Amino acid sequence: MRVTIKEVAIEAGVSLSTVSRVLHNNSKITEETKDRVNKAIKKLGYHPNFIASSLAGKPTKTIGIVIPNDSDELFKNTFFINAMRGISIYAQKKGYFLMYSFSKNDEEEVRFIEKYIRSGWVSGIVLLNAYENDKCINYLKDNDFPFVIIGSPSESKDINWVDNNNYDAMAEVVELLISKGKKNIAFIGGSKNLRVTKDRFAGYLSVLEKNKITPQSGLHFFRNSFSESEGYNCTMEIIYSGIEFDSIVTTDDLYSYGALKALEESGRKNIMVTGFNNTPKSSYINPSLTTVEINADELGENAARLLIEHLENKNLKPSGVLINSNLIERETTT
Amino acid sequence: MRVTIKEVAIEAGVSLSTVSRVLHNNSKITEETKDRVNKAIKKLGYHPNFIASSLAGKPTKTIGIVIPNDSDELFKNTFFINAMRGISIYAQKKGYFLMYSFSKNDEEEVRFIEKYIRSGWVSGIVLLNAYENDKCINYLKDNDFPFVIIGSPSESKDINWVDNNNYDAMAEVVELLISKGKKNIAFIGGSKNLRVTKDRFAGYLSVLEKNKITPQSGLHFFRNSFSESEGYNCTMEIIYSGIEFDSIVTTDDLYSYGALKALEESGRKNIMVTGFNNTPKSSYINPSLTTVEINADELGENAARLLIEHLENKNLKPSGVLINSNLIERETTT
DNA sequence: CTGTTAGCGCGTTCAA
DNA sequence: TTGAACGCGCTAACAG
Repeated sequence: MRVTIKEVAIEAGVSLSTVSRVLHNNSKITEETKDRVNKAIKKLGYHPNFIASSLAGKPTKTIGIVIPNDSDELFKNTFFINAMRGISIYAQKKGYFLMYSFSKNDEEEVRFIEKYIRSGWVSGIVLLNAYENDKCINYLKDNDFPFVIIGSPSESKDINWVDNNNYDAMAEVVELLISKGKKNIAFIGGSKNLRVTKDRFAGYLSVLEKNKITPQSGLHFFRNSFSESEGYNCTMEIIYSGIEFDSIVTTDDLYSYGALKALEESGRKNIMVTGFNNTPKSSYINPSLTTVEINADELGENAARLLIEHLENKNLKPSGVLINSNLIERETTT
Repeated sequence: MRVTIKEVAIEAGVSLSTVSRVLHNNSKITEETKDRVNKAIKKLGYHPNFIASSLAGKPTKTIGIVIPNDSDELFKNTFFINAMRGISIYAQKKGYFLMYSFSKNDEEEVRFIEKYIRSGWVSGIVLLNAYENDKCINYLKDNDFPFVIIGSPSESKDINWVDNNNYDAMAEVVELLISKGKKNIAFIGGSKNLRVTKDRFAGYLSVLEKNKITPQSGLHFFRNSFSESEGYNCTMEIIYSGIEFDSIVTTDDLYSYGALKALEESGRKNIMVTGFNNTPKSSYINPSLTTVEINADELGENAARLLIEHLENKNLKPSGVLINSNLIERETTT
């Protein structure tokens, strides 16, 4: 049987509550009795039982992480494991436990959240959503349960979120191209409904404007899925259209791989290409791809920070955090 | 406030214990009262409180996963995230919760295990060890706490483990080379103290023997660290030694990358090379690398199965499970 | 400053 | 077959 607070009390010759007080250094206690209690704790090797502590009203100090089981995303990059590690770095420092669950789809995702909440285990939740998932957010808001989302919520007010600074990141990419003398820059992105696409496109436009370059809608592509073939098709479209272009930025490395393929097949030279996400492949291909590194670690760490801060200070207002990413220059922009 | 068992009891007009019995369909209960209770549960939207349930003596149905924060390993492949997903697939099916923690080093690893056990949260632990970590194993055994290890424990008896079938995997690789007419096959592996190295080397030897090929110790290399440069150095050594060789097998893709580099620099042609672990780079390089895919998902799933089976049946004997891997043939063996 | 006491929500005796 | 009562280990009033 494990050592309980009671045995410590007896050993130290004090009452249960005194021991509890020493444990939480709540009210003032004589140094002397505090010493006696601490000695007893050491001697008996006492460790508090979190379960009992939680039952008695203390927060569980446990955070649940909900991961979408989108295999594509999962295999292609190390985003999730890095985000999870980021979360763990902050949470463990603060003495929090972490729970996780993979969910096959939206529905299951909500079910797990429900289970986390209902069971009483967790006191806060981190949503690790690649895209939007309003079902989860709504459920959490309806239940007034503390949570933070990594990614771009469609409605960012009244919720805690952490996201990349997509606007600035794309602006930096475009500025690089312009500094290299490029002017006719094509843009290939995901669905315009995604906030991440909107933000990156806005960053793109802002730099064009700053440099007095008129955006040409014929060079703008928004696709509903992320794939090499979409990138290939878009690039071919540009080429066939005859619109002049000297470079291509995309919101995902996958598009860029397709674009590079199209450029090679059609014999187009000197077209600079950039990607996004720094997928493993980007550094191995030839030419290697200039892309943007998402700081998943930092995203996770800040998500944990935000959540825990709100857990420990209930009347904090929800807030959002933008994390900067790193532009990685490689051969496709030389 | 959440709905408690008490409110259900009142609603159904029965006692607390009756509700509890219905929940666990323990002893016999009249269909009629069972119905009444179930209706009350539905009506009130009752969900059991796991915390209270655990305090009262039920198992927590929670598994702790300890992940080494070896950044090298973490970044280079998707092993961990896949193993974690594998674990989740089985555990979630069985209604278990999962906790995880990253640890910087052995010492911290033991500390987390200690915390998991002492806090009372978890009822079993999965060790996700890249290599051996006897400290953790010893601690767990000393405390007689249920656990399973993914990887190769140095002492496999009396503990639950899940590992790749390294012997067979390497045998398959060597057989492939022999089927391609290769005879003088070099072996580059990690430390001979590692069981994984021993097993793979044994698989290698077995096939040579089967094919009446005399192993040449001049072609066998065991290095203490996994890196491209080690692979490069070993290969150069072979070349300088003048010993005839027509192919190289390694126990890690990293060695193979170094080997390929050495072969190219020294202008050696027609040397087949194979790796291990199917790192992302292996499919992108030119020529692409023939390697062995570790089924991390399956490792995780079986680890969870083993642990949960032992959790639910205390007098089960510890056992080990070997998971088969897949040989991926690519250009370096054509 | 410290002890006493009453729960937290549930499982499990022991009687009935 | 069901109910009453106690306890799991701890926290938080309320006294003193």
